[in-house]
Amino acid sequence: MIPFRFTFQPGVPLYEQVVYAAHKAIISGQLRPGEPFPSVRTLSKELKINPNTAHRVIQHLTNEGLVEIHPGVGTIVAKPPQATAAARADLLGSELEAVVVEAKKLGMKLADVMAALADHWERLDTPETITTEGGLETK
Amino acid sequence: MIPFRFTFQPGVPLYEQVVYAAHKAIISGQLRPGEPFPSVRTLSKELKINPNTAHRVIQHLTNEGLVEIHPGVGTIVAKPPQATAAARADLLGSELEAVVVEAKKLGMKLADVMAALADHWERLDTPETITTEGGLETK
Amino acid sequence: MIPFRFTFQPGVPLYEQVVYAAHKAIISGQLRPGEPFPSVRTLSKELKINPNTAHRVIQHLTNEGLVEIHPGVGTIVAKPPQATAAARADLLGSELEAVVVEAKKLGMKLADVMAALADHWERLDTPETITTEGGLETK
Amino acid sequence: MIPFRFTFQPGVPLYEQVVYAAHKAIISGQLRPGEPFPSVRTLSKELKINPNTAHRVIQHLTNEGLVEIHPGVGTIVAKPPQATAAARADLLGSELEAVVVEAKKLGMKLADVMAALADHWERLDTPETITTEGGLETK
DNA sequence: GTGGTCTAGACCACG
DNA sequence: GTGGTCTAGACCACA
Repeated sequence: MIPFRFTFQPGVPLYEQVVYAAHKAIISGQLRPGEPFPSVRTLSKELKINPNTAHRVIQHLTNEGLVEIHPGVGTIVAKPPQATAAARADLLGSELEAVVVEAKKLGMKLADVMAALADHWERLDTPETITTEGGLETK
Repeated sequence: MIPFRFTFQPGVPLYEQVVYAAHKAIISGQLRPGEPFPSVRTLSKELKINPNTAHRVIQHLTNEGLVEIHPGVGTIVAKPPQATAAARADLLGSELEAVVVEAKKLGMKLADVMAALADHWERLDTPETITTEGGLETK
Repeated sequence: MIPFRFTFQPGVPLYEQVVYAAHKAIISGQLRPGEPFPSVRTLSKELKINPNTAHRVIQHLTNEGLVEIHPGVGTIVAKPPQATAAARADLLGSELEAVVVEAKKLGMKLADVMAALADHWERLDTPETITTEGGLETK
Repeated sequence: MIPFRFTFQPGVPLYEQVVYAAHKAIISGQLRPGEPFPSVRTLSKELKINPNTAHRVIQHLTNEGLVEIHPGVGTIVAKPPQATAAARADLLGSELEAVVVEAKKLGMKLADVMAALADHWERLDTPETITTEGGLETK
């Protein structure tokens, strides 16, 4: 059995949703560095998606450096390289801005957002609570 | 002159970028509730975008409740409806989760993310600093 | 008509060969920054390859930053961002090493290789001489 | 002990990486013509690779003329056949072209590339500096 | 068994 | 018209 599921969300590319579910599985520790990542064919069967779509998922994860392909053997979860503090803040920038825009649109206060942030932070540390639903904006 | 600009970002639909710029203009106070919102024709000319695209922008903003169409009068910025605390946290959920996933992928600590969040929060209160770049995830 | 051709070379992925031919067309000035890049359907017809394969070519060029996609409009050649001197030497490293290994295997002297290098350098400045054949190692 | 190592590089076939490491060992003088080349069994054990993979390595090296199989005796490093000047430049052509394309993409000048080339040239003369990393393009 | 490539054809979103 | 996604199925290289 593969360590993540997802519930299809129309309007968002299928492969993106799977990529995102894999992200969550990795950062929450359900898939640890060095462990094998589900094969294209396994993903395809378990998630009932076309092998080509499953292949695309693995390609994306490879490009992001989250998994490593060992030709003829399979795919394994990579150990994340440490980014510099500056690079981190930068990469997170656009997503944080989106949160601020949305929060202000809802009339929230900074303290409210921080509380909600802390809440989500802990939720992703305890794999049992991961629902693999939300997280991808529908647009 | 319309109170927001944007610098084209390849790979992201034009209308999305304009909608996002309008969001920022509204939540930062550059466009206040009750004020007229630029017409399709104006948007099209000022931003040098296709009228179809400008039309789609206003449609999206209308659907989100950010502007209201008053037939014969024009389009005006709406007063933001106040949501309940629970509804707010829920609406913001998926975006917050995305931030947490990205931050953990980068090996950041909760305190780091909160500091960056506070930083972005203030930046969107002072319209002069708004650059209208970033904020839309390129993927 | 599209500004580059290629002669199929078995053993090397088709899309890689096209990507490489596009590279050469761009760095030699046959395709200049800001100009439209051939569309998926055009590539597909002119080069007699499947649209999916043509699509993959454009995706690769996008990831490398050589072209930019304007949704609904088309693809254009991007202006190359300047890399730092250190990054340059680094990126070129593995390919230079391969040249050295091959040259030494052939018993060549450094001066010979430099002469050949200068020769190829000029050849890629004069578009008429571009054959779009070699350049991709067959392995 | 065999005179070359390699550090696995994800995405590149194992046998290719070993073949390349052997190339470097030979052209740098760590393995000299006439000396015995490690057997399939030795390669397999020392490098912890599948015997099938080790076999493929030797096959490739044989096809390239870098080693010779003497039945009953074993495999030895061959004397490199001397090619004509014209043939050399031709054989090296595609790899040189790749270097030029990459360098121009990076906005480098011919002098820069030549300096970097000379640097790599010397590095492969002094076996101590050989790291067996890089050199195989990952793509 | 693993992933990688290529073809074929359908449907959708964008401007 | 543009590119993007998804399915379907064939064939190949690697270990």
